This record gives sequence, C-alpha cells and structure tokens, in this order.
Amino acid sequence: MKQLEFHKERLRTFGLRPTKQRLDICRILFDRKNTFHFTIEKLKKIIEKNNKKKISLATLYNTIHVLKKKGYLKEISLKGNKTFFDTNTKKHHHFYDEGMSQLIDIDDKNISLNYLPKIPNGKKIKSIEVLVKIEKTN
Amino acid sequence: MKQLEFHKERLRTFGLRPTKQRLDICRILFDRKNTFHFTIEKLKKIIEKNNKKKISLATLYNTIHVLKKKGYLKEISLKGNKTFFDTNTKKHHHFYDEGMSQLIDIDDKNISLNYLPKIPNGKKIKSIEVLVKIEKTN
DNA sequence: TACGTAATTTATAATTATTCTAAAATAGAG
DNA sequence: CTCTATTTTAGAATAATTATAAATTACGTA
Repeated sequence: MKQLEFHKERLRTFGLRPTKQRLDICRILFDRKNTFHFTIEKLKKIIEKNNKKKISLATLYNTIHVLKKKGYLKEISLKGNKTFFDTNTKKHHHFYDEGMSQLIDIDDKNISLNYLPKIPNGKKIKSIEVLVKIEKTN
Repeated sequence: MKQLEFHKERLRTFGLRPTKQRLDICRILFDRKNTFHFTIEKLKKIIEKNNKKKISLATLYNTIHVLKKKGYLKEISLKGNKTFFDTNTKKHHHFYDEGMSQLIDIDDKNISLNYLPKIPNGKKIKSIEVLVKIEKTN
C-alpha cells in the first residue's frame, strides 16, 4: 500500500520515527479525498474505534502539534474552548454551523475581498480568514 | 454623572440589580470613546488597579456573560485558549497581531466581499467575520 | 430608619482542555 | 540479538472556566 510508505516517508523527512501510533494518525488524517476537520477528542475516538485499542492523549497532542508545526495541519480560529484542526493547509475559508459544530471549507477562489482598510504602520498582512457563520433556515 | 445612571438603567432593564461590582465593570467597559478588547483576566487587573480592591473572578464571568447574552458584548473568534470580548457590537472585523495579542477593529464599510459561494442547503448566513492577521514588517 | 428576603458576591471546589513528567516500551542501527 | 535513543503512556500539573453554597448586600415595605 503506497499511502503507508508515503506517510512513513513524510514522518522520516523531519526526523520522526514512523511508529504505529503516528501512522494510525496519518491514516485517519490524510487517507481521504476531502478535508477533515477535527478536535483531539474526536480524533481519539475515531482511532480507538478503528483499532479497538486505546491511544494516549499525550501521543495525539504531540503528533498533531508536530504535524501542525511542519505545515501539514492548520489550526482554525473559532471561539470556544476546544481547538479545531484542519487537514486543508491551502489558503481557504469556512462556513461554520455553530449549532452543529460543523465546518465546511470555502475555496479561496470563491471569496474575494473588494477593498481592505489601511494596514497599521510597520505591519504587513500575514493571512486573511473569512468565517461565514450559518444557521438553519426556519 | 449621567453615565452612571445610564449603566444603572441598562442593568435594571433586564432585571439585574446595579451593584457596585457590576457598575465597576460597566464603567471600565463602556465609559470610553473607542472599542475595548479584553480577556477576563485583563479586565480583572484593570478593575482591581482602579479600585485598589479585589473583585471575584466568578462575578466577572457572571456579569460578562450576562452582558454578552443581552447583546452588549461580542465574543471574538480566535484560536488559543483565552476568550476575547469586544465592546463593539456592531458588525465589524479585525486586524489581529498574534505576536502582540492585539486586536484592532475594522469597520464593516471598509471591507467588502465580492462573491460568496453557495450557502449549504437549508442554511442561511448568520454573520460574516473577517480576520486579517498582521505581523511586523522586518 | 430598620427589617426581611431574594439577589448577589465570594472563596473555593469541580470540570475541561491542554501540557508536563518520568517510567516503561519500542524502533532501528550495528 | 543487543543496545540506546526515541517514543508512548498514565497520571500529575496547569490553566481557563463553571458550579456551589455560605456570607453579604440591595431594596421594598413597615
């Protein structure tokens, strides 16, 4: 299975051993067609159901943070206590249904900003994120 | 002082007694020209310095949440653990300097979205928030 | 003004998300 | 197969927030 080798390579390239746990995480995160939005708790449940075997929270936090630092994951700006991550690392935006805690990606091409205000002195733009909150039509 | 009466009225109108603590909070939040962005801890420090007297965290959380529920405060969507509040309740956006944890309001008039993608079925837009992250030019 | 009662404040405990720690397990080179 | 550095793990530590329940306060009424 090619994917597995790819994940191993990905991990090795930045000096991480491709352990069973890390590969389990990579499989869940990256072996899929579409973007995956998740919290650590949600990821833990999925992996444990898949493997019928516990995985430590510390391992999840460690691995997710490394993957994020290396640019394979994005953290999403949302209010609330839980941290959301996103496997889509391209420039993009989100629909967010607060009621359902559900995120949907919006391609950067599908949003465009007409005019932006003056950027404060001595500062430059690092990123622009648009969050479109949606709710049920009643 | 008019402001004080105004705060008392504001509190009374939704059945809250205008206590010393609540008025202290209102003074810090609303007796100012510009928007105020804050975390609970920051607000606590300001009030305690002003009054040379401690105020309980529980009181701050209670009051801030009531003010938010009643529409006098907005919670800001940011990543990270601490929750930020904003006295600007109008539709608007933000510059955010992550390094300095500093927020600057952007008037809604100063940003405009050219085109938006299709909204998912059965959903309608509740709000649109733009976050422009900025950093030092080096 | 004083009283009684319900609302409020408070310190502290409980809860939740996350990070830290150090002992046990594992990967991989030789 | 052995050795050692890396990794996993359970559980402790920390941090933000919420809940609890006793002490205090606001304020209508006498």
